[in-house]
Amino acid sequence: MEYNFSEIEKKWQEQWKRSGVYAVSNDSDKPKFYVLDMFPYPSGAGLHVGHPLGYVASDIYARYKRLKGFNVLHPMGYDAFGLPAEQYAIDHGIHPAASTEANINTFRRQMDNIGFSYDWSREVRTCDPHYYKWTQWIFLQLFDSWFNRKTRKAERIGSLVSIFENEGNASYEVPNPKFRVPGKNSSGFSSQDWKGFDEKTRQLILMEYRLAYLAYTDVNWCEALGTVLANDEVINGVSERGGFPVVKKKMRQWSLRITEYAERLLSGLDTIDFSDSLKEIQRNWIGKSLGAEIDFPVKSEKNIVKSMRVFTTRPDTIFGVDFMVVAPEHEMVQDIVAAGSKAAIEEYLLYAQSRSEIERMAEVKRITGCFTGAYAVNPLNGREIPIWISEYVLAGYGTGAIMGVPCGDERDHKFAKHFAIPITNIIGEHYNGEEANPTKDAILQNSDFLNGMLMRDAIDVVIGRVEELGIGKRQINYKMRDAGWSRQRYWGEPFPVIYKDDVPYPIDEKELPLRLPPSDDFKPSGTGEGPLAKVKDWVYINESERRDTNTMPTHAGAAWYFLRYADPHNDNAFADRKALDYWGQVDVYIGGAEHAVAHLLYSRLWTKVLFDLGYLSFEEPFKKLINQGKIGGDSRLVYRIRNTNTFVSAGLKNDYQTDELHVDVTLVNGIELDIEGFRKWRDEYSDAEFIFEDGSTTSESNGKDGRYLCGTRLEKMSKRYFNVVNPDDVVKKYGADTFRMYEMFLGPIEMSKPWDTKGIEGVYRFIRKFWRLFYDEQKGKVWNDAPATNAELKVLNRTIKKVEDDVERFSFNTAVSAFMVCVNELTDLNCHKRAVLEPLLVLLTPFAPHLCEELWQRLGNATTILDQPYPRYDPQYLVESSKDYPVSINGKLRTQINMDLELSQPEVEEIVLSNSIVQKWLEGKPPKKIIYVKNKMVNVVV
RNA sequence: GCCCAGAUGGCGGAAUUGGUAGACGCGUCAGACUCAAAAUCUGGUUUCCGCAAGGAAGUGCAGGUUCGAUUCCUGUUCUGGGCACCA
Repeated sequence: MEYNFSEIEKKWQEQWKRSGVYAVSNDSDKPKFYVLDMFPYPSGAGLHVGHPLGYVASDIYARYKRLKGFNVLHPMGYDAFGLPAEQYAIDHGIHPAASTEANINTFRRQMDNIGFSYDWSREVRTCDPHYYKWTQWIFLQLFDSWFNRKTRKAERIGSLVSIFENEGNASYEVPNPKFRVPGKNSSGFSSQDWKGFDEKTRQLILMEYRLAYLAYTDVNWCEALGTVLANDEVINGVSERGGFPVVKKKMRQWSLRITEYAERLLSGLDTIDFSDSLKEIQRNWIGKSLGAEIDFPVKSEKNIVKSMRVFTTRPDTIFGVDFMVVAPEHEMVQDIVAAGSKAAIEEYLLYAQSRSEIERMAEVKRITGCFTGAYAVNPLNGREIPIWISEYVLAGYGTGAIMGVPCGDERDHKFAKHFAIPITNIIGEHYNGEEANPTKDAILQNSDFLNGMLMRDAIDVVIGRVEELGIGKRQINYKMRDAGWSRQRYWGEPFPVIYKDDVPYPIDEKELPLRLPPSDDFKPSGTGEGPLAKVKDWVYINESERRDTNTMPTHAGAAWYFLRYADPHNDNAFADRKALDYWGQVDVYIGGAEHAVAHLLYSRLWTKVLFDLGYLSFEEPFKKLINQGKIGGDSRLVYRIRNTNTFVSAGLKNDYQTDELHVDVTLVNGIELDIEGFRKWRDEYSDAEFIFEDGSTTSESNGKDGRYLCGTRLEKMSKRYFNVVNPDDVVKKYGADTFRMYEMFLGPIEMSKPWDTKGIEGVYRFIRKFWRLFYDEQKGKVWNDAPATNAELKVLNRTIKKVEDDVERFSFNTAVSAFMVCVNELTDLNCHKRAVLEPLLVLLTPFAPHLCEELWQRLGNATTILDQPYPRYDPQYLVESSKDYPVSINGKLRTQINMDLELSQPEVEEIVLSNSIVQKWLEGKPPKKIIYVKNKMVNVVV
């Protein structure tokens, strides 16, 4: 009876589909468990073997938890809006809806091949109007909310309106002012003022507070893609997708006020189980810095500006300030420029404007700047210092102005050296005159009342003094910016608003979803408007009302999909509250680290806002996150002698001048090239000649086979390197169960590793060896009902414990190893007993579900194995550790040494001695002192 | 430049709390079966010395703590990832 995986797997996949065994109920007495994969973007290329790595891991864990008696939610869906489908449409004229649908079908077929236990009845697609109805709805909740800094949570905009009506905005400052109230030179207004404002002014003011808001902002404009990109979609000044240049451009864009949540996003990290490196990435992105804002009085010719405010994290260095630098875009620049410096400043401003993002990034170390002719006064010692402008100060961070302390800050130091500004030393010998020293551990000198104080202690002293004098305050800044939320794209969620008199108003909830209008013209307009601008009868509702021509970024649909799975078909709410409360947080979330910043932060933000508004009972979406590593490609290379069609084996390639070419990995067995396959691969190679590793050649070998060896290289799995391994092929050759186990066996789930097809044979052998515990090729059925021996029970129980421990800590590779050890040992013991095999089947089910179902049925069980209780191990079979130390039990040395050691502590059962100690003992030097630890281990002092 | 993670046989990787380093698998070598090959099975496989029993060295490098260190500490090199004028 042979192991016929294709028959078995087909049978059970059909059976599972027919009976719907993986559908899960929202109503159960069992405890819940929520295991989630990051849903895929259904790209045209289909899955390669790297994609299912996380899916296999989550499937094993979900199945394991199910055996453990949990009601497990394990859904899957598609992140189906997005750029590539639209780009594909532009290039090939196929509508994104059609190509997305086709891609989804491919993905689904590939996933079904692998035997996942998803509850497909809960599938979501972000491009489905029934789904994006609620994406739009949540967007409107953000639009209708503001962040109350006093309660530190989102509240309805209505509550802000009543505050304005009663007391103006005196105690609720504008979070990030972009707009000035008419007739006011500060943003403050009274309740009287508010009542006097017209509708449009009121709306503009409220816009300054809304969590989803419109703003004229510098955006990353990518001409080639015809769209705006988020900061995380721009890498080194070019677009992440396509590598096109990106420039700054002012546009009216939707933004999410994520900066208001910076502190909660930061502190929330302490409550969730993400890897340290991932938390670190998020912390860096949020970029919290503690410091102070300090006003410096200004002396300028025009005398318009009374003072300028700087932000510093090092107020302790205030007596080391030698100059001030403001950003070229700083709004006060024109007001302080002296007549004599005007021309030079104008020239510098033009230069700064002309600099593209790429240039600035590429020339980070270049020092530029221009003196304004104005002076600032150090508020603590009255010293006059020059005010410069320079592009190294950013308008968007802090106050857009800094105090220059050359002896303590590297950039300030270079600036001072470059422009020959005299440097004040406040840290004595810690400053060598050559480079700045940013230490906080020096004793201050030349620093007035701070002299003799440790710098890190002086920080608070200066902040205290500044606050006392009313010229500044303690301040926290964040690097993180608000998230740009508009894309000039077709294939995304339309914004559910209508503009009247240029003010956006939410459309009525009853009119949701605002459907994407059909269109066949996806090319960007090039003007900054989205392709939707061309659907004129959709955009212009009437003379005074129009729609937004942008769509939301892909992140929108992905920012809340994990909530939808709780209740995916609900048309009256994004999900029923009872279902949301039942399923709660995602217990385990598995996905790639490439989503560390954007997706995870937006998901956390949306969850927090929905929590604040009372729609959820938890504010962190993901309790635990596992980042699966990438599977790299293991490329194969051949070496063609230049200008010939002769290929030389890898070992001899240095004897010739060769060109290195990638060869399809399917044409290579290990590193040995299939010569005939290669010749057939491409016409140009049909008459290729070869020089083999032993120096013989195709022409002289006369059918005697020399070996042509390929070079190897680890790189990204990609079509252009011909190193893509399709899971379908692997499943076809070895079966889904082998594929699943091998993916896990490759190494730790978090680690990136190359795919090595050769190694799968080992797992395949294991699976067949496991099968042979039940069936013999000649004898047929070999399993029996004899009682198990102690030795067999020991093997079984050790395996139960080991696998359970390993799965709990997501160490699937060692769990697979444990199975291999177990099967090897049972084979050695010639054990085919039901009493051992049955529990083992249950144990193996999460890893190899098809095989285990089949054998379970063949053992005569009428029920499915999927809901069997997970076997419990009996500790009595584990007493003797699997490690055999040169050890003693019950106080007697169990070595061959003829020597007695009566232990004085009778409760000690086991002592552990290192080899060297035993050796010394043998040489007649017994231990002097014995240290008892945990009643078990004994440390010995020789 | 700054931050984070890592470095173990020919290869992927084990070693869970400081306790026999190299589990498990690949590869390879030898053997069995076979006319032969494939498949399968058995045994060996860190390095060096030795016929063997056995001995010595050994977890990137240099130190340290400890009876004992892949594991903890200090310094250093390299690799991978993140951030990059954020004051």
